[in-house]
Amino acid sequence: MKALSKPTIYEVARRAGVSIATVSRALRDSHLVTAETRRRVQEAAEALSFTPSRSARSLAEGRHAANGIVFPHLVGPYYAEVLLGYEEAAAELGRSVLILGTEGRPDATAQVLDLASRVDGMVVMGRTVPDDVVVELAATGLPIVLLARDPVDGLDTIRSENRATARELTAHLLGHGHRRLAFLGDPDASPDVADRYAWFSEALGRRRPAPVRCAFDVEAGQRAATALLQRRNPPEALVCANDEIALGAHLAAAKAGRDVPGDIAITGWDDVMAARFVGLTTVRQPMRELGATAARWLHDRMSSTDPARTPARRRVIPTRLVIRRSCGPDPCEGRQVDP
Amino acid sequence: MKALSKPTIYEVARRAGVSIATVSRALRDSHLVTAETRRRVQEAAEALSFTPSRSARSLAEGRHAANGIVFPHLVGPYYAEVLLGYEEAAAELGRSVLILGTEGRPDATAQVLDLASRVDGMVVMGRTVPDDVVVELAATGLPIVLLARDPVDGLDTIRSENRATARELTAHLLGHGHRRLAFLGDPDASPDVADRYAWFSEALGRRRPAPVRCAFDVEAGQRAATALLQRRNPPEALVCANDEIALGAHLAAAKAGRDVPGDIAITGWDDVMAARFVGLTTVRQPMRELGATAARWLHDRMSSTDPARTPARRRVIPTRLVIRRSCGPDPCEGRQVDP
DNA sequence: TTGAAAGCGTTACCAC
DNA sequence: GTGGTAACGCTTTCAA
Repeated sequence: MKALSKPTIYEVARRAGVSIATVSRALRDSHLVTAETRRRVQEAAEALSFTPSRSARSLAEGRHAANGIVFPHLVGPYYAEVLLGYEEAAAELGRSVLILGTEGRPDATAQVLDLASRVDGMVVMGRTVPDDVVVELAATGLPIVLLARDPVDGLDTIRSENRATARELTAHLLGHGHRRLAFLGDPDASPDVADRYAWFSEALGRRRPAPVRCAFDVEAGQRAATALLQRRNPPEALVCANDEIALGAHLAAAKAGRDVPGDIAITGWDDVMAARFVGLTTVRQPMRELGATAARWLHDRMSSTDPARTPARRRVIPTRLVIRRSCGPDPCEGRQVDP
Repeated sequence: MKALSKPTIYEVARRAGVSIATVSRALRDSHLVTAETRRRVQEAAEALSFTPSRSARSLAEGRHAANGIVFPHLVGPYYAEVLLGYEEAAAELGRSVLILGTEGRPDATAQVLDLASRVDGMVVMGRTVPDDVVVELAATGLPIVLLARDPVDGLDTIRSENRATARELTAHLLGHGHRRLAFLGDPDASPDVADRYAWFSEALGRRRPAPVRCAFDVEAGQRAATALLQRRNPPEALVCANDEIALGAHLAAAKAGRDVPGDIAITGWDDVMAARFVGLTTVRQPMRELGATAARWLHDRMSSTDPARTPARRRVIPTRLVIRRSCGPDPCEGRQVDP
């Protein structure tokens, strides 16, 4: 009724007729207590519905038992999926998860610093904070894992494979006879996109078109594609940096009366749910796995006796080209991959 | 180089030639310090790159400056969007966000209790933990906001409107001449779905079909729909509890050679991105807004002098029926709502 | 305006 | 095994 102020370990101790040291031990069953004593303590704790103060505990132990993750934004399925994989794996390892989105936050660095003071380690994704912030944090001794982001000396990095699939994708389009290819999306917006564009244009050889920069949502993709389609000599294929842009391009094509893939081929990246229903050729990324791996690596570093001395790991998670009907009239390589 | 153990307020104090009390004050610019003193302190703090220990601070202040949110799972766009709205609003209010997914966690209650010890307030969504856990927590004095979940005495609740749109949706289908309607999804899985089914069957009048229970993903929807379509007398319309099920139903119809909406009408709920591209009639929920509102209400409660004495608030956030082509040959009411 | 010192609620070391 | 008691690093009276 009036139990508004939480009971402390002292109340429990008094009620059980032991010292606070014993209560502490009994409750975290270090086996240094009699079964009988433990029973009494547990009973008392139960009766008072005692819960140890997390901050006192953290202060005394010098750790938080929590992980952080920093991502640009949560819009679109990509980051949500990564986050899901991360949270699941982290929880399994007994760690709480703090999240921080930096999109549109002028004080991103300050927020990341604050986050750092609340966790025992964190994952930093793509375009969120500059490298020097990461480096400074790492110098503190805070375990950090980089995700979908350019490597930094001494830090673990997990990325998804972009080169092979970008080449494969480009080759596939060229194989369909498409010659004028355009790339939609902003390579400066994320390291992944920079990669995709780089390998795409490398695969294209001499004629490297400048990227058609646009934001990563359906509307932006639609606008960009609309503009392209109005040119005198429109591209024959739109290679979009993510599925949302590609979906926007589909909309633009439909509105312009162009057939996909008859008049124009379109490809995306990520394989979000909608891609399957639109028949969009895209690249499947194991987003859950990215997140889960990050959580496990972080855990490894945090439990390692001397984190700084463990050599940095790098992992490139393989992706897969998913051919559907949007890329060409005749899916010659690979089959429809609807299921 | 060797700054592995973080500097404390004592180091800063010594370096600045003041007491720790002054450092504390200067750093949180309580105006009780000379400009000159503050400068010296800030300089020292900067030089040592001092960051106050979060746990010590929390212990001393008796608060965490953090919010929690408990959701079932993150798969599918629904919860991710809610989370996004929540995180954005919370960050704006200067609070960190801890997340906890309970899906498939046998010890959900224990985890929620742990979460509770790390935050100053939390949002509890749908089917995560039983009411008595919530009640017990609330009795502690912990501010709680319920989201997409049945109300509990004395607690703020935010839900999205289901009745009006369920009726409207059902009426619309009936208006198209459909008579045998089936409901796909499990009303026991979430309070929202329970509502949707209840109002759907109420709108149907005497002939209330039992729900066709299935999980909330594409595959489950496809299986369930496939089974229905194989009946001698298959339904004329499938009212699906969410868009993923409806998308699965689309797949099933296609595979069975049935035309949508010619042979069978299909509707969903949530208006996920794919819905728009499939032309799925559905109900749009303001998921971001749900999350943002929850964050703000929680903040209100936490900053209120006497949280317990403020009367509980209830809000039902309006939703909107989005008519597309999957529900009937002739969208008579409303127009295509593609944009 | 500043400093000394008393908490905040644990954990963990050191005696007994 | 158990109890006393230093930490842990900060905030916040209370005096000066």
